[in-house]
Amino acid sequence: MYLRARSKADEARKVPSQPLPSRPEHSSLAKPARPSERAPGADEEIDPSAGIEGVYIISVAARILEMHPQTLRKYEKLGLINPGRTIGMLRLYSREDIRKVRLIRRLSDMGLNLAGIEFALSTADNLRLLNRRLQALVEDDESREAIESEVNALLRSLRLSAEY
Amino acid sequence: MYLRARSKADEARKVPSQPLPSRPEHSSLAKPARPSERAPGADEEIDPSAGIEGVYIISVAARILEMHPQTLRKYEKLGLINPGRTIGMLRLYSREDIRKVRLIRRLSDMGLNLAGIEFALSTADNLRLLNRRLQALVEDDESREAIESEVNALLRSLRLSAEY
DNA sequence: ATAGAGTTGACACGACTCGTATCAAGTTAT
DNA sequence: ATAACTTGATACGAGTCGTGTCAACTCTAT
Repeated sequence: MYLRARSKADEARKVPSQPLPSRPEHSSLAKPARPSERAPGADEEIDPSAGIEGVYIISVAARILEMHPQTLRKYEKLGLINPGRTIGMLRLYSREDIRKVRLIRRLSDMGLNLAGIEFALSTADNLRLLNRRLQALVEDDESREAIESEVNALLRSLRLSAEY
Repeated sequence: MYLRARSKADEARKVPSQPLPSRPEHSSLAKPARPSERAPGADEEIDPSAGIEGVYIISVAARILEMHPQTLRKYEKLGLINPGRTIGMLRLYSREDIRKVRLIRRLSDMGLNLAGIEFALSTADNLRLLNRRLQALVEDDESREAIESEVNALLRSLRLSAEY
């Protein structure tokens, strides 16, 4: 289990190693959001009605994603993901975090190294922003729909849409 | 001289190693476009009036770009660039080829591996295409200019514009 | 035609990247 | 208390990529 292998490069990368919240020595004991170790059938939709999204500790997230926990920690250290934390500094992965990791893995499978993945994620964000800006620019509703459609087509062609 | 060092990954890359035109054994002797070894002051504009663009053999291109010739050959093998050829199979680098290599190097300096660079180049192409499609969609001239401006801003923010 | 400079693709090496394994120390649940 | 987990740090192996070298070939100049 846990098979993969890829690449990256620093040098000109701005803030590659982000400061990563230091763990409080002898943490203030407390349980903020008990993850309660819920490991569903490896991956399913949950309570689509309410806004109650699942939140997982790293071992569960790693099992869902079939990835090594250490890999998830590295992704965070490099700023690719930013899961929440309990007061005890345990990482908490939301469904969106999980989705983002899936996108990262898809890009990794395409051969991109982590710098390239950072670039791609930024591209996706910027394209979504572009769409919003263009929507604000154009009056005609039909044109707006067409624009949205074009941008989405581009996102799809770059394999940056859907799951994420 | 010739300092650099970066990364890549195949696996899921489609046609990473393109067939690369096989050299004709004992080539049909001929001189199609004599490059004439013109090595200007390392880099300048030439004859902007006519469409006469400079064309360089690999040693000259490498000197202009301050890169190892072998690196240029690898870029071609991986499909990142596609310089012309003499009948004798010598590579001929146009000004546009040179510009493209400069963009590749800029992306490489950002830490992207070659798969990521391929992704980025494709992104740039697709964004230019998107702009053209959107231009065709919108009637209002003012909106069209605004759209072009937005797309160009995105290209710049991704460091995919200008020089290339 | 013949010599010499420059080209071709192929291969190998070293520096770097990145997923994984392991560790001591700290946290949490039973 | 104690067992099972987490934390970050470190190390290793496999892969990437720029560079160096090679024999064979092309081109220019004599």
